[in-house]
Amino acid sequence: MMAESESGTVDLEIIVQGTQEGKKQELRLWLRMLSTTKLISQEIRRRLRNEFGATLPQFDLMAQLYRERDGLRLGELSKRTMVTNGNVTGLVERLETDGLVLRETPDGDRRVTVAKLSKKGEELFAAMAAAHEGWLRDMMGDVDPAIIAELWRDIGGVKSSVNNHLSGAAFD
Amino acid sequence: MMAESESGTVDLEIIVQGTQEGKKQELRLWLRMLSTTKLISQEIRRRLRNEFGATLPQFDLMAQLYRERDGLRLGELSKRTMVTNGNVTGLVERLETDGLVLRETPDGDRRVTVAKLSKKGEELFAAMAAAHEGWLRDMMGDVDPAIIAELWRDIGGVKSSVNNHLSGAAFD
DNA sequence: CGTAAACCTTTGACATTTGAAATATAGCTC
DNA sequence: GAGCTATATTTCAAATGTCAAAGGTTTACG
Repeated sequence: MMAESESGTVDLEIIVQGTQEGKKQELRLWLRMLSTTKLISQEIRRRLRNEFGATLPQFDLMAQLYRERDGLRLGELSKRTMVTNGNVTGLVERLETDGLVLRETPDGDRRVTVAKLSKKGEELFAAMAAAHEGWLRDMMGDVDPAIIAELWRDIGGVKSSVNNHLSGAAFD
Repeated sequence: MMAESESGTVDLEIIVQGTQEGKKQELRLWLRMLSTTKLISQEIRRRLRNEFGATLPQFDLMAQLYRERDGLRLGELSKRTMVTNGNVTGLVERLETDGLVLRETPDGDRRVTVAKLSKKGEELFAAMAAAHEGWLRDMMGDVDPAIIAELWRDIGGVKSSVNNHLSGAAFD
């Protein structure tokens, strides 16, 4: 065990704990990922609310629609936001009430509902997105860019591993 | 049967990014952290429900109480689980109804409510915790232990940075 | 002592979330 | 076309989540 790391330097604390409770490394990492993600989410939620009167799920949903100006079917929205179908229904409903999103049913298939941003929705999202990006740069301001890139790669590895070990049906 | 109502396991970032060089590293990292965390959370939630009939928030709350056998005040529980006070009230209420948690008010300060695990709660949590740890080891099974340790450290750095740039107030 | 400030929890309104069942439509097969 | 199956969305109940305001309880101070 204890494979060689490319960076070569391993923290003493890690080695010590590795001998006694190395099997809890994954749990420890998970707890830290979870708390960090919660922390950032809450900060973003707070700022979205204070500065734009929007919620985080609404922002996430609008982000997808902003990238697909022709709109998206609700099922597709559900997959991209990792939110259940039933949830998407309600989110789009409220966004439509606020005049940010439009719904329409294409002629070809009447089962389908396509959601797209309204003019007002596009304008609001553009402003939110710019601010959002700035908040993240600010929050991660103390982290070395090289570390950020490294984290991005390595978390990608974690994600792949998880995808390969799902109990439910896995894609891709 | 097998009603299909899942949100499906589809990638969220491939859609959202376009290999910007340099400028949006933080945003890119954030999106990957978020989608990975969501993925793992959903898997854990699914297994907790299938194998133990419990929810993830309940598991999180019980985890805190398991570490403090004398119990915790609701406000302290709120901080540790990163959940609002009002939410903790309801969670503890439901857990008490299920006989997993006990509530009591200390003599010294009648403003306070202390929650602690019941015998039944301790036993259930012990079983869940063991399984939970195994799930994580399994899900991260393809990741080099050195990378796991490295991620733990570097995400700690991200967390510190975020904590230093909060608009409101929060701690580690 | 009395009152204001601080503290802890609960409550209430509302949004989000899940999981399952219900609707509705489309496509296929015979 | 009748019947079956697959697809797409909605609906429903219950739980979780936020935030703000309201309730009690201490504590501090004049």
